[in-house]
Amino acid sequence: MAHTHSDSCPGCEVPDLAFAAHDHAHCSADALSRAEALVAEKGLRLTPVRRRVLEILLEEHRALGAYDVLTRLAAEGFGNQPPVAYRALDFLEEQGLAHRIRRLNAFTACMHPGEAHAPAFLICRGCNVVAEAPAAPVMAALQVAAGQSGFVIERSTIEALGLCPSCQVAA
Amino acid sequence: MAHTHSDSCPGCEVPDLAFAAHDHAHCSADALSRAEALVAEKGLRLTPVRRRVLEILLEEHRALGAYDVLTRLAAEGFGNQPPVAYRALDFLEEQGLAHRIRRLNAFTACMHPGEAHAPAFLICRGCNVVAEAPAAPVMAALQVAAGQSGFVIERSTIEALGLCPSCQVAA
DNA sequence: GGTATGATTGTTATAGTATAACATGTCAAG
DNA sequence: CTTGACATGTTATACTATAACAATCATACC
Repeated sequence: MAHTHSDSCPGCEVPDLAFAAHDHAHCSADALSRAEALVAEKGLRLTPVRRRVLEILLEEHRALGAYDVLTRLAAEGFGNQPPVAYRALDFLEEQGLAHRIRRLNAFTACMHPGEAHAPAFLICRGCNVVAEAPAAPVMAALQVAAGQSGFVIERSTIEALGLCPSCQVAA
Repeated sequence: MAHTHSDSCPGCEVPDLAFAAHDHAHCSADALSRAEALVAEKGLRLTPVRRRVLEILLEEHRALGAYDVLTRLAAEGFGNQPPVAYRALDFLEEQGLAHRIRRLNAFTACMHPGEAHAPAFLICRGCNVVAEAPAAPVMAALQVAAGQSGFVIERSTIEALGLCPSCQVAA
C-alpha cells in the first residue's frame, strides 16, 4: 500500500476529495493498490477484466453506466456482451471496491477501499462528479430512526443530488 | 381532511406505521383526502388516472413497479402503454404524494403528504413492506457531511434494506 | 505430467425499466 | 364557440439487467 490513507495523500483528509483539485493519478493508483491487497488477502482474484473495470472507473470521479464500461472493455478486446461488464461490476461491488449509484443506474470506484463504510454519495448534477462523503453520522441517525420500530438495517443507500462548489459558482 | 395527523389515527404518532397493525382503510383514506386538498390548493387536477394510481399505491404499503400499476390501470379501461403509468407516477412524485424507491425500481404512496419531508425508507426484504421513517435527523447529518465541502443538496435518496420486526421473528 | 474441480469468461437470448415524439381528446377562460 | 393549455392515448424505441449454457482457465491433487 502506498500509504495508510492519512499521510502523504493531498486531500485524503478532506471528506470529499473528488470536488477539490487533487493529484488524481495518485489517488487512483492508491485505490488500485489497496484493491489488489484486499483481494489477495481474501484469496480472491483480481482478474484482467475486473482489474481493467476498476481502472476504468478510477479514471474519473464520475459514475459510469454498465454499458459505458462495456463499450470500453469491448474496444480493448474483452467480451462485448452485458454480463461481462455486470459480472465484473458486481464483483467489485461485493468486495467494496466499487459502489452502485442507484440514482444514476451507474457505478463508481470506491475511494476508500478496505475501510469499513456504508458510504454516502454527493452527486453533482452540474459536472456529474460523484464524491463519497463521511457517512458514519448519517448512518447513526438512520439506525436510530430504524431502531424506533425494531427494523434491522442490512444495507443502505444514501445519495444526495445537488451542486458542487464549482458548479454553484458557474450557475 | 379527516384529521390533523396527530389525533385519532392509531399509529400516526408511531414513526413507521407500516410495520405495525393498524387501520389501513383509515390511513389510506386519510392520505387520499389530504392529497385531494393539496392538489386543489395548488390549482392542479387529480384526474381519474392520477387518482386511481394513488389509490392503487395506497392499497398496500409495498412499492409497486410502474408496470404493475399499468397492468391494473389497463384492466380498468385506462391506457395500457407505459407512459400512462409513468406520467401519473411522475405527477404524484412531483406533488409529494408518492415516492420512488430506487432500490426497487418502484413507487409507493406517501403516508404523510403535505408535511415537508425528505423521507427515509425502510424496506423489508422479508415481506416487502416499505415504511417511511422520520428522516429529519438523517437529513441533518447528511447536510453536515455535504456542507463540509460546500456541496448544496437539492434532493436526496435515503433507503435502508433489512428486516422488519415480524420478519426477524420468522427468520 | 495428467486430470478432476471449481471459478471465470464468453455468448445467446430475453426480461424488465423508462422515455421520446406525436396524435387525440378534454376543459376552462375569454 | 374558439382558443390555448393541459392531459391522455399510442407507437416506437432506448436503456438497464439477468438467465442459461458453453468454453476456457487456474489450481490442487494424484
